[in-house]
Amino acid sequence: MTKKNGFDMELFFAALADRTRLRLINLMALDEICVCFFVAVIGASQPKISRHLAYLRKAGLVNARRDGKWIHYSLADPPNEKAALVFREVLTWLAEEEGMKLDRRRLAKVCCAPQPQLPVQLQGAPKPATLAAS
Amino acid sequence: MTKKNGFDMELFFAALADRTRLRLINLMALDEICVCFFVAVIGASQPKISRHLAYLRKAGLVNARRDGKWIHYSLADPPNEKAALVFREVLTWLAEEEGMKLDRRRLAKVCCAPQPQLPVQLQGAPKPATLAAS
DNA sequence: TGGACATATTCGTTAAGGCAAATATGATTT
DNA sequence: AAATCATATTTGCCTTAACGAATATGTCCA
Repeated sequence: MTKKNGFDMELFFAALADRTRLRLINLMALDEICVCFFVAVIGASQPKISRHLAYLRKAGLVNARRDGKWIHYSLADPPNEKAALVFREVLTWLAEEEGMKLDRRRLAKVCCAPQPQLPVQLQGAPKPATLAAS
Repeated sequence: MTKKNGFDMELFFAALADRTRLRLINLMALDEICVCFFVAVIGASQPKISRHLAYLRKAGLVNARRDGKWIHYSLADPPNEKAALVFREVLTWLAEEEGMKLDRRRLAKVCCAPQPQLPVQLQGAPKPATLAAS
């Protein structure tokens, strides 16, 4: 996560150089998100999601917060001021990309559906605060 | 360089995820630069520099211009507006990093030295316009 | 035309990182 | 304590991309 002087730029950009990780970052842009929602929205295996979250942790781009059985991930601001600037630009970039918008809609859909209609693995899962309709 | 829709974000960030390539980008920030100066300033082998320049070309981040025996590289603006914004932020980030400042000083030194003091391989090489003191 | 020079590409090897499948950990529930 | 659930890590395989060394290409000059 860090290097001799201050900040590992290469690791920072490497963390951004993967579609799955960009999708994860995009989904966290507005709120912290529970891992099970990443799995549901992105449609990849749980270990795959977990591995990519581990990479983002290593790069210092996300924080993890345990909440009982669940773990919520949120974006961290990079400790380097310029990195934080770039990171914010990247977020607005993602926000306008079509595939990313689709992911956000999928997340909203899954979060606003009434409990009984949710896939079994998501019933009882803690929804992101900004989307917790039911 | 491109993808189905418009722009390959992963390739863009992968191109930035390497120290040598960041150093090349930094050296081109102010002016187009001839390959031989990259080799002299960075101190890596010519094939290594050439390989990394090829990667930057593939990612659409640089243009190459032939000039007799020499080839000058310059930064391209990415065709995607948001990518261009991020790219400019990255350039200002590089400009304040210590290692990158050192490279710029090395470039200036090599360009301002009188011809006879230059290493043999650089005598006669076309200097970047903004630094062409002699 | 035949060097000599600047740059690019190829080859063989090695390390990093992607994936799926299997397994481990940590927390909750019964 | 055992079963269950959410998440993380390990393993083995494959691809990408790093490197140095060698070689190819393209341009100029004699």
